[in-house]
Amino acid sequence: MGDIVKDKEELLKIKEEADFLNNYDAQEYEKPSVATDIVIFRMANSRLEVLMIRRKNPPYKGYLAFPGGFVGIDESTEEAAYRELLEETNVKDVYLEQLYTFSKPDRDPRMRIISVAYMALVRNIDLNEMAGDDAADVVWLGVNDLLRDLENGDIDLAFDHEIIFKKAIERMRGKIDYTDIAFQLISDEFTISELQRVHEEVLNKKLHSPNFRRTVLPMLIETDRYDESKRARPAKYYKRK
Amino acid sequence: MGDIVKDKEELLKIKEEADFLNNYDAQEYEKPSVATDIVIFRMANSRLEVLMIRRKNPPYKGYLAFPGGFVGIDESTEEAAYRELLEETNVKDVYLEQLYTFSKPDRDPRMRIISVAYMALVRNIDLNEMAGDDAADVVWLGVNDLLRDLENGDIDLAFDHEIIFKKAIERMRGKIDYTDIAFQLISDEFTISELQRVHEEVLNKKLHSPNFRRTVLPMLIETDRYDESKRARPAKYYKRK
DNA sequence: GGAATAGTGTCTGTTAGACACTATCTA
DNA sequence: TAGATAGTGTCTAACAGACACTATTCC
Repeated sequence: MGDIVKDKEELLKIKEEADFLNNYDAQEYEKPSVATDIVIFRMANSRLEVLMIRRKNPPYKGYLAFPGGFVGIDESTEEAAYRELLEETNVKDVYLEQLYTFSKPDRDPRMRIISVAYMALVRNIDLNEMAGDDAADVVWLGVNDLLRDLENGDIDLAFDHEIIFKKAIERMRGKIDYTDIAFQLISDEFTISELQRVHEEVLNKKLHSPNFRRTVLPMLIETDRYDESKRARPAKYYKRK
Repeated sequence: MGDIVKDKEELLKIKEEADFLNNYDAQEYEKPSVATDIVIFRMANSRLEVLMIRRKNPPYKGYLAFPGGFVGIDESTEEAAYRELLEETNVKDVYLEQLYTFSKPDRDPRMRIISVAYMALVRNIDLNEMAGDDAADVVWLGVNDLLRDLENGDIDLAFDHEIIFKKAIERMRGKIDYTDIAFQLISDEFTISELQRVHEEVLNKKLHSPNFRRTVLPMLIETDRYDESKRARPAKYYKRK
């Protein structure tokens, strides 16, 4: 750790190389392509789900991959991700967050592609059947099922998408306690149990409801509506403060 | 929030555009250039400092910028950042962390450049005069001085580098309490006051030393060495556990 | 001794986890 | 009535901030 480069020859070589790259006219040299991949989450079927696409062509034909596409010359990566999201889910105004940029030269066997990965959180209620009905290859997977299958080696994802997925999960788990991302996955009005389900799915563990209630209550406002599913005592609906 | 696209015409147009971008042969179309910018921190002169370069050429001639360079066609962005770091500081085996990718089409007035920003933490003891002595345009700025000047509008950085800097600060502040980044800025053996200075500089606030001591002590091992600066009671040197 | 920095011990208010209990609905 | 989910109250252990105090050095 912290070794100083002592070999002057080596250093000079490095410097020359660097100066060359810094001063060249970038237009003249070969460039990597830039794409985005997007990890889209929703809450549905009382679990956290992620959208994936079964690939119809090589490479990784038949494997699952996150939706993605190239970044146009006049758009930001955010715009490209947003475009992709609109195409797959048909939903606007969703939570979109940059995750990480993946750049290993051999990550795509076809050519050099640098991918800027994003994560999106959509409300299931905003999704309709239009999205994906021309694409039988679109799948919503249970996040914790997928995590288990990856852990057991029962499934492989295309490209480096397993690493992208792990980054997304890590980000979700890291932020759910002290940001408002949980609210991005449910309706404007919700019961505390619904909110708790989101946390439980993200963290993949059961929470004690009295304690959960106590910690989230300061961020909520009561409504005068009650749940009407008629299964047991009706839960009150709340809104974000 | 959460509006569903109702205009079918609009949707079709979006789909066509997306399919086009997804299916084209990327090699045939114009691509953005990809570069890295790197925010290098050190502890020196009992403050946290950041390395910047005074630009000798337009655009932003005379402005301060972070060192950076293009990503080669056969290297990852990490490798490019590492190369840049080696060129500027002459130090190997440092802490290097990806920050964020900046991609607004007009962020560089010359051409379309997407920048993958990195943050590096180096030990001042590993730096020698060789780095930068052919470059009078290399400056080590006090981080909190720079933050103040930016806040007051007394200084402008080149390109979008103010945003890059803010990202780096945010990351440092967010991680210093629960990761080991503070140790990356000081020697293997250090006094608790030294460690405390790092925290104080990153957070830009004074900490109470008895409480600080208590919280870091479980992560440390005593050595049998003492500080010899002869200013007051000698402090014990510690190592990371 | 006084100034300066290192280091110890203690009090207090906040918070998270565990858990016992009550409330209100369906069937 | 039992079963299920909603919701309340309380105990405790861990922890962070504040602070009073002691220890060791230089001048």
